[in-house]
Amino acid sequence: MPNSVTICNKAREMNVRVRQDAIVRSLRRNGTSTVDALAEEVGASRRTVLRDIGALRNEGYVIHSDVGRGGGLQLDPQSMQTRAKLSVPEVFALLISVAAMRAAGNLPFSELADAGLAKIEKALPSDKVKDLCAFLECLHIGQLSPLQNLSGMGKMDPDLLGAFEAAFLGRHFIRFDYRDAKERKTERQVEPQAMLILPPLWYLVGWDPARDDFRHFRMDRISSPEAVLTTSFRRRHVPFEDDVCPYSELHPELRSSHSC
Amino acid sequence: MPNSVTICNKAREMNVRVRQDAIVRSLRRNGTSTVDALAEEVGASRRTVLRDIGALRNEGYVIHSDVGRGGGLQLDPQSMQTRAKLSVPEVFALLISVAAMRAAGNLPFSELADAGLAKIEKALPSDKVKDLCAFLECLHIGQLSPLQNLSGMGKMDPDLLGAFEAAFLGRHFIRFDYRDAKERKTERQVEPQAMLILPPLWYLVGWDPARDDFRHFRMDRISSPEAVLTTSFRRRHVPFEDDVCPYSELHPELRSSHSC
DNA sequence: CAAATGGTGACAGAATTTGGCACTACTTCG
DNA sequence: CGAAGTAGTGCCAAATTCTGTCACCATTTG
Repeated sequence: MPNSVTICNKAREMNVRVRQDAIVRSLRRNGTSTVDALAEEVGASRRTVLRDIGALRNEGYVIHSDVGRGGGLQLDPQSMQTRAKLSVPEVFALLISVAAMRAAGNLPFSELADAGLAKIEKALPSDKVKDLCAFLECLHIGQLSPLQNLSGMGKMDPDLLGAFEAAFLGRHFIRFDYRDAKERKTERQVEPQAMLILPPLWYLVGWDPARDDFRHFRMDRISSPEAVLTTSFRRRHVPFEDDVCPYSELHPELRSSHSC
Repeated sequence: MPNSVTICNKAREMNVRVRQDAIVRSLRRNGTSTVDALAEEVGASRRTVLRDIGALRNEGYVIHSDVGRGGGLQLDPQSMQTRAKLSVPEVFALLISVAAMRAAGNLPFSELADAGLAKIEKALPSDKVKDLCAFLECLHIGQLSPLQNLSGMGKMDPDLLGAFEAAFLGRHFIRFDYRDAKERKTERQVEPQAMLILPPLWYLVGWDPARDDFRHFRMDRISSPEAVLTTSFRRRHVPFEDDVCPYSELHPELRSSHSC
């Protein structure tokens, strides 16, 4: 009771966070406002509002102020921010999505999207950032060929991303059922070495120990994926064609935004 | 000084937030840990750590616990979350990016990406959500034709998104320089009515008052865009082809996730 | 100059957080 | 079974932080 109820009450009543949000909303709505007007609106003292303004500025909000008669506070609309809590798989999904679209060549506003993603990355715990880098190293992008069958990509198994993450990062095998172009079904167990995007088709490049060679698997033909613990896993040099390059090379800014 | 210094000190020293982050990091690193070990590590009392654990659970972290000898706390790795502060244009860019990729048909993990976006949307101030809905209403997606020239899309003007947002939401004209297929340059001033994606090409559909008709503009041929105040703006029914449908119709879940 | 406005410093009282203690419930080990 | 180790709860006083009040400064406008 004391834990949960305290927190609930806090959220309902006049929390610091709630008050600051109210200030931001008011500034957004009215365009410009004075400290005293804000104080009355949120039901706090002038001093407290000024303290909150300072805190908001520290958090990155850009609040212009004019002193003197006719002056007031004004929130820069571009500095409006939102706090979102994302799980790690969601971040991975967003990152891969944007990467894939850049690969397909039709990504406008990519600078903004990347800026957003970089912020999300920075908010990740540092160990997860390392994982993310390792994952991006495995992501390779090929050239879009106009001659390809563009409608051929089906739906992927929703469990695939989780299995990938576990397999790539934890150096596990990945086991799955595969349905090839001739509808033959086999069960595979490979070491995942890279992810390859040849728009609009996605492939898993894996080392198949049973066949002692690399194999490409179209992701939409994979079902029931599963990460399997292994001890013998090692990174191998994947022999890509000349027109395929790693995503991290195409867009180095993602890697330079953090330490690894 | 008191404002900024107080806040800085708080961030440096043992804030509630800092302590809870430390707990999460420790659990993540050690895999499993007891309350007492955590208390010693973060320099707080056992009681406080337990309160923090409760708060973290309230925030959505999944923390398993085993009682009895050999028990302890364990953080579910899938529940790791990141707090990112995104500006509104960044959210727009991410949303449009994912929308476009779904349109192109090669979006794996779209459920996860959407879940992430929905969370971001929920964190937006409510007035911005309304704007976002209005914007998505204007976004239309066409069928990908294999016969199209797929390498034709150039780079868009980075100011375009900002001008769009202002124009769509504030019901402004949008003014820009346009370079048509025959390299003729004209200056246009239109009421933006829709955004159309025929992968990989993007178009602005505008009502041109000077010509009293709709016009399509390829976005990569627009330069120096600018929102211009107007009083006569009104929404018009854009006569799309049969194979074009609004994005909000294709993916209604984005709209049902909030109130508007 | 007077009025209006943003901004700072200091301090006492209000509110919240923290620590300590006693206690319960459960599990494992001997 | 009993002892020990563990998560979890309730309560209260102490510590800490937040808030309001007041005095004051700097700048701009009329």
